[in-house]
Amino acid sequence: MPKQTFFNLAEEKQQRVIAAGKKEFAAHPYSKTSINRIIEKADISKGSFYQYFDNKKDLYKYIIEKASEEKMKFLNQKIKDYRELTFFELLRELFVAGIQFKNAYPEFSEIGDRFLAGRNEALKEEIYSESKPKSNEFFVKIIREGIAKGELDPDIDIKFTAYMLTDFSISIVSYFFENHNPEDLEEIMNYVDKMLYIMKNGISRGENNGFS
Amino acid sequence: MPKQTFFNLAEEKQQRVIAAGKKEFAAHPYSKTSINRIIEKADISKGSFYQYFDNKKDLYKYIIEKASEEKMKFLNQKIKDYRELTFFELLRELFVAGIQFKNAYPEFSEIGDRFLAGRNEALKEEIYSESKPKSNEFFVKIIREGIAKGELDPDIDIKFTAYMLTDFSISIVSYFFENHNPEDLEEIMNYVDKMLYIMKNGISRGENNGFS
DNA sequence: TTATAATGTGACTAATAAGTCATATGACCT
DNA sequence: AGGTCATATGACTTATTAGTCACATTATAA
Repeated sequence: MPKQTFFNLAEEKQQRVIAAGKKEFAAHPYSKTSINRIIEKADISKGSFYQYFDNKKDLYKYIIEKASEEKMKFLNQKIKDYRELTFFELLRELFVAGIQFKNAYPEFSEIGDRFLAGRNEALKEEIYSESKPKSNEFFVKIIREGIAKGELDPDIDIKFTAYMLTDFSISIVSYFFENHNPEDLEEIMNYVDKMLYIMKNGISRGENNGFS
Repeated sequence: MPKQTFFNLAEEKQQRVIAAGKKEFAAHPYSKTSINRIIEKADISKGSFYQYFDNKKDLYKYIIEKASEEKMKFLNQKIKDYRELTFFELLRELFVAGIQFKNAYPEFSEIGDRFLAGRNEALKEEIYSESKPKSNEFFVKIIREGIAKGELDPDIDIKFTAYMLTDFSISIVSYFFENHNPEDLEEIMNYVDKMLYIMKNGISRGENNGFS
């Protein structure tokens, strides 16, 4: 957590520091980010930085937290009537919203992706344990409900499927941004539906295709 | 590519350098690896290092190449009668072999995972373009054959499915190593089958379950 | 106005990094 | 023995890093 000193600062100055941090953490892997560059960008002195934060990790954790909050806010906004959707409708909304979030908040999104893709397990554990959400648990919840409602195959392994979906929700967005124009909403929908088709029916040839 | 000087060295000395490099690249993200540590571990001087390699990337690329070769060799050994297997049998073999490779060559495996999970697209592109394989293309090939043989749903998007499987082949191994005992072959098979079940049939409740 | 507290500052230290270079060693050939 | 060439060396340079600290400035309160 930033020190009280930081929160006493004028809003504008806080924003300058956060903006500089966001830019830095979005541009480099964590281990290569530099406090020197951040203070230069934010136009504050080295001494000030250490009066606001314990160290680099302190700022990083704060920004990750903000990114996570922002994404939650965004998703809640996009997916209002969540209880009324079927599992696959909800999944579809989540993927689409994920792509839109990346468009709307590219820096936060990049930071989040870097964090999740990172292999510093100790750091991840530390940050996870201080904030609750874990998209994994969210998927576990909606899968349970999907099974209860009879929409999902009760034979699937819930924890594993949740892991798979978490992984996918990142992977599909990356795939899209690598291979297609992220502005094109129609194309987004097209790909999300392809992905849902596979999640729903699998890839085996069977007589199970054709029902939405 | 290492310089000729390196290949002129006694085999034992080459191995010492490679071993030190493997250890370093397995232990840290690329940007944090240190030539200083490598030469210390390998017990060679700084000057010698630069007589063997242009720079850190030169050694890194060489080691990535070796890891990739080693994995290919391993897979070819494990999966001999590849043409005679059905698509899902082959997929199963690939996942199991992937987990076994991680057990047998933990350092190479770690380096490979770090490389694939890395977000340095320029570096990846550079290394990819110099070696052909790309597991992605392999999946495209076996998916095409699976469709041709009538085993796979011809309506799936081939490129996207290949991307999905590539992603999965990494993800499932990570999941396994995070959550289970990687020595336990029975448990491995159990999880691989769960994953295949989902890939095959999807997660939707339907009348399509129950046939292997 | 004066005293106290909060905030700001950047030169400095101690590590560490990548890369260079003049010099040294030793093997092989004439 | 003398000469040539590949290999080996580590001190040195330049750049960058995280973090500290004595001091300066500004704001608040008495």
